[in-house]
Amino acid sequence: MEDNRIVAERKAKFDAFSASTSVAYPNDFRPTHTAAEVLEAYDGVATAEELEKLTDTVAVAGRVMFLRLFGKFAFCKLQDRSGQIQVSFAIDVLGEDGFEQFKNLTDVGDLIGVTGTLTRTKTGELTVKAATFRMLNKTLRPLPDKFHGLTDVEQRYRMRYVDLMMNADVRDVFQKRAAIIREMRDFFHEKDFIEVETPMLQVQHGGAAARPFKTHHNALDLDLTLRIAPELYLKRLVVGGLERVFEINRNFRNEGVSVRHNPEFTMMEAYHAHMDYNGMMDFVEEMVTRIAEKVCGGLQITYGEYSVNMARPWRRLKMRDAVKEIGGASEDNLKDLGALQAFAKSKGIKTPPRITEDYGLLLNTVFEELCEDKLINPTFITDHPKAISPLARSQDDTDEYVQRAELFVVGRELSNLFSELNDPQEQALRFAEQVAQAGKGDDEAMPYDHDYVRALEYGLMPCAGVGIGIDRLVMLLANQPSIREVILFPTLRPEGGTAEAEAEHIHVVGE
RNA sequence: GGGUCGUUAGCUCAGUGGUAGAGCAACUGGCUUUUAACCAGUUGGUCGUAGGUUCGAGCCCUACACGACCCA
Repeated sequence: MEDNRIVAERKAKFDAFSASTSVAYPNDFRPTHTAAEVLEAYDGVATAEELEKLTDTVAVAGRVMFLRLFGKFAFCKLQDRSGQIQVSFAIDVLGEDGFEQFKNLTDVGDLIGVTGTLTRTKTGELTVKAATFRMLNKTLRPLPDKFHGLTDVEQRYRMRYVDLMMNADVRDVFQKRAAIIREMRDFFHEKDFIEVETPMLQVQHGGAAARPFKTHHNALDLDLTLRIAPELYLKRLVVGGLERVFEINRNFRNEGVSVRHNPEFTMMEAYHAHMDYNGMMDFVEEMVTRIAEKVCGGLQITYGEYSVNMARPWRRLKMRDAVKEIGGASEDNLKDLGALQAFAKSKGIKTPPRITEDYGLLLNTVFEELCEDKLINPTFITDHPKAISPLARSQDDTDEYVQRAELFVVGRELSNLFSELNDPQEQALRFAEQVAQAGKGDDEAMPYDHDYVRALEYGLMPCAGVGIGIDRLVMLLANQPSIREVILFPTLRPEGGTAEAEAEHIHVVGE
């Protein structure tokens, strides 16, 4: 990989170029237009004659994506952040020396700057007629196949820079991702929220059911975990009087990787005082439909094999009712733990004893097994069992279910929202229950957070909270099948193997 | 964690136990309007890694590495 012949040839070309100039890596060329701006500015000028009469000069810069050399003439395509623009090089414009210099020096993949006037080719393509050109970076590596590009998935993720320069659809996905996050921020600001950042390094993880990463602070000699959720900190802020807060940031969960799971992923969480889970469902509908409309241009979207109607209102279905309507259970099947166990068994659902023996945990598992993947159009599943929701407010009329809703689209969980539990004594009992669950072998159970209970004792304004997985939202709206397609640098094992990478690791002296 | 598939030139890929190939890219020459430009010629290989079977392995076997997909 390091010294193949093509790289060696390019290095030799660079050396020759470097010897011919005082500054091999100049930074004084300033484009006046992006490729897209040139195309837009002269869109209305139809003919080469009209363009050449204008005598306008533009300066553009970018990467040479292809090069077609003739004896005394050449075309190339420059790619910048906005797209591509064609440039022509003619011996009667650049002069014999200038043209020879361009021809001998320039390779596909190089970064160059060009100034010139405009014309159209005989097929009508707007083209910059180069009067001058500058080599901005004489590059050392060749680009992949100009037609097939870079398709190997592993290489695309490892060398995302090459993926981005070669694949316009990949650039589009990340443009969309940025647009989605921008729209979301705008929406929150419009609703009078403030954006905050809470700790990623935590002494005690909490706020979700997941295994954390462990790390260590040397100077403090302190074991820390990377956060699995910001929830408990954000609600402390609501206690402090920041009544509408949101955070868009990374969470880390030490779990398997799959097309829907990356160890680090981006989560939006928001808390809104004086709102319950019904109001929060409205809020999420409004936010997501607005983003979808802006980014997809409409509410009828395509995801893989599915056609999804994102138009409001979205269906709201209690979890028990979903298990009946979609899972085929009768009221009788749900009447008590024994009946539910029999029903689960009849559907071939096997669970560990910890779950089998708890009505709420079992109901949730039955729902996941029988219903989740059937929920294609956006659907809120509501009124979850208390056992799986240790931070949520109970229903006012029953202690068994909580005020919670999960949003499913194309069979996947996209969002989770709650009326927040603000009874400190009840929260203390729920934490104690989590500790008991951990004792029974639930390695995703939350630890007891004494400071959080103390904060609740100061008073959490009645509020609702919501989380939306940004990566999954981008997958949906950009129609991408894998989370790795919407994360610029997904987590991968190191090239050459884990052991080799560790052997090469340089340890800092003096710690 | 289990299963299936993949890893061959810079890139995209063929190669069915018997001399490692093609297209693109690169190099040399030609060409002033190309759109995967074209024409002629040339070059380029640790066949993922390490073992094994065999007279002979890119191909068969074992282990390992990395990845993709499916399952848990």
